[in-house]
Amino acid sequence: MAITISDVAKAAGVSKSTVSKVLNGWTTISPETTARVNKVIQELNFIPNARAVSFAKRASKNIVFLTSLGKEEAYKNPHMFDIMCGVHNELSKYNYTVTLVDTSKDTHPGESVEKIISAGSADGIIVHGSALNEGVAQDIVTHSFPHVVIGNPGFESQLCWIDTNNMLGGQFAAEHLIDCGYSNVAFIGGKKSDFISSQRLKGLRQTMLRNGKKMNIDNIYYTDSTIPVVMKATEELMSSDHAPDAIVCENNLIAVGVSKEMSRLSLVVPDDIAFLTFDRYPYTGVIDPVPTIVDIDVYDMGIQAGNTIQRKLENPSLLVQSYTTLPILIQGNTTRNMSS
Amino acid sequence: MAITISDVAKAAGVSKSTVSKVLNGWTTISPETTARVNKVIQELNFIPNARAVSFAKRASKNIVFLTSLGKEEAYKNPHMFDIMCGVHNELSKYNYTVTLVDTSKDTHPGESVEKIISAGSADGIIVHGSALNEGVAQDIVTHSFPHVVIGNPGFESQLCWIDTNNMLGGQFAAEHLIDCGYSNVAFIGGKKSDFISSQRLKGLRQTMLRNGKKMNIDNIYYTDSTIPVVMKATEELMSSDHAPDAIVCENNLIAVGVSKEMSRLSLVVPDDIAFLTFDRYPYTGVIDPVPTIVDIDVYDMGIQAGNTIQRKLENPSLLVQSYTTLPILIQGNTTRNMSS
DNA sequence: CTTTGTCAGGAAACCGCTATACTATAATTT
DNA sequence: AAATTATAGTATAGCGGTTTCCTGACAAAG
Repeated sequence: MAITISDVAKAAGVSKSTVSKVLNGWTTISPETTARVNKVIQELNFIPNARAVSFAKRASKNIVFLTSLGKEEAYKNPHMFDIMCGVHNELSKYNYTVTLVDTSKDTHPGESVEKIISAGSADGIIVHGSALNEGVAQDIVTHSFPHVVIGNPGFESQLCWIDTNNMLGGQFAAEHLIDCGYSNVAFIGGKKSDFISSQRLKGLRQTMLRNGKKMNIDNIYYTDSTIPVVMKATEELMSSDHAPDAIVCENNLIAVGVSKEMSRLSLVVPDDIAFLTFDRYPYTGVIDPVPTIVDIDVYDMGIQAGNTIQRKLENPSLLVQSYTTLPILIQGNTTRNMSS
Repeated sequence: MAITISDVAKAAGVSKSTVSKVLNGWTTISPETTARVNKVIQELNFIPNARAVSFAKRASKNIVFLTSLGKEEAYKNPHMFDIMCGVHNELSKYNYTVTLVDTSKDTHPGESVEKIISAGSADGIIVHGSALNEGVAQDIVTHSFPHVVIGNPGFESQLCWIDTNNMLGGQFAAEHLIDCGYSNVAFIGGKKSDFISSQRLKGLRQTMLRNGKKMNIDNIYYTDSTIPVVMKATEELMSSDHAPDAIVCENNLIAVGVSKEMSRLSLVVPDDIAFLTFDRYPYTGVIDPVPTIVDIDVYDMGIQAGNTIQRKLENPSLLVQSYTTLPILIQGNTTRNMSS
């Protein structure tokens, strides 16, 4: 049925070995023979059987992207898809294939990282932070399986991860606001316990303090990230005697609420009050005016993750270390523009 | 190194064949032997080498999800990820693995559907409409490769596709508005040439007409889907002598613009004016008031696609046909609520 | 003129599992 | 009791490449 390496060998008058060597770029085959074999390959339109190749080479040339893939995941985790695109685009450059896996106990009881590793269905794994737990970490570490975790695991482990430096993000926010002449900065966050949130606040506070602009403890708010609640909180904040001249929103949804409240209170942004937000979700473009944001290039994080694992695979003795990437401040119209 | 089927056979005192048969649920092995072999499998924690299995079985148990995966794809195509989740979740139930592929000429020059098929790296393919072109269609048809396209291809082909019935969506919109007592309905769409857009309008117009409420041709607008432009158009529309009492927005971004203009004009929704929109993008929740929408369950479309291809694979003689799924009207606060 | 070395290519084992064909024993049937 | 038919399991030939080891031809060196 399908054409095989033997057909090519026969047609080119050489052995299977020779064809294989040509296919794999061996240098022990003369240019003439190589050309002849390649010509036959072209003519017969031969494409090696991928299953046979990965079997013989004992490598799948495949990377698993482990994540949660529930219904409306795009709404719950707006960054996931962009990360995935980055991972895929980087890995496909090196001829790796990427397959999706969801090991959440409820939806996919049979799956486990252990199984993926033992079955040899992948050469490495990229784990989205939302899919990481002690079990997964355990499996990866005990098999010392090539991996990259996207997002700081948050617990002690020998895992290799990459994440954005959220504290630095907080610092960038503070520096920008100071540069723009704001001095009384408030912070509205979602959950206090959230690691990302606390890091952002930490960077913000430290930097403000270092610049002699200590944040008022009453200007640090935590709310549900729902629009009405945020609006209420914003109103409270603005009518207090310690009303800020700038608000740092820990996430986009909070920024939407703040933005709405500003127009409800008829406050002029960025003159009466400024605000900025972290992250860029699909609906950020809907906020009016366009907000200044401390953005995370999540696509690039995907690229980095892909690249890291590829390097590790190419050179197994390579010691890969966890690291953080830099957030980027993108000037919008909700903080004064210093260049103008 | 890794433990193989021979190790299991030896430990259980049977032949490799027997182990293989136990593994594959043959009924020709006695319950006792089966139990003994399974016990050994447990004890040795044996997991069959996936590469060897797919090689021997001449099947990859893998489905390719073909799509575009550029940077910020999540913004350009908010539905993609949910579709993918549906596809994955359905297929993994049947032990298929799904791998991502992007064959766009610019980013992945080497890839082609032809290659995927000939290399046998997948047993079937699910093509997202945005990744479909004549070349892809050609490859699939000439190899009569198991496939499902998500979205009507729009050109003549023997492809099997599934899509939402957008005309029916238009009909649902019309029926809802009529039920709610609106009679002068306007439509704001993005590109006139867009197939989806035109189908929605068609369903809307026909249904209005059938109910004796012919739409005014001047109330059919096409704009760029950017907020300021939509706001301008809305203002124009509302100040004309044929001002509507309800506006149907062809997409979410247009709804955002319409919504903003309504509050700018201090019009009370849904009493002075109603509007509804098609689709539900991640930022739909940000629109205030919560809009009535004609939704497409894209996750379910993914499920359907996965299920369809699985059935085809399980029973190759099965003749699968293209079909459409039903949109769902979800009542929001931008049209009068008939139940209250 | 032998010895050694290099280069191009071939033979064959092997990767780990599946599946067909076959055998040996037990259970029916005639 | 002999013949037929199930039943339970085994032997083995692949699946389609890769890779190690080997051979033969020719060139360079001694």
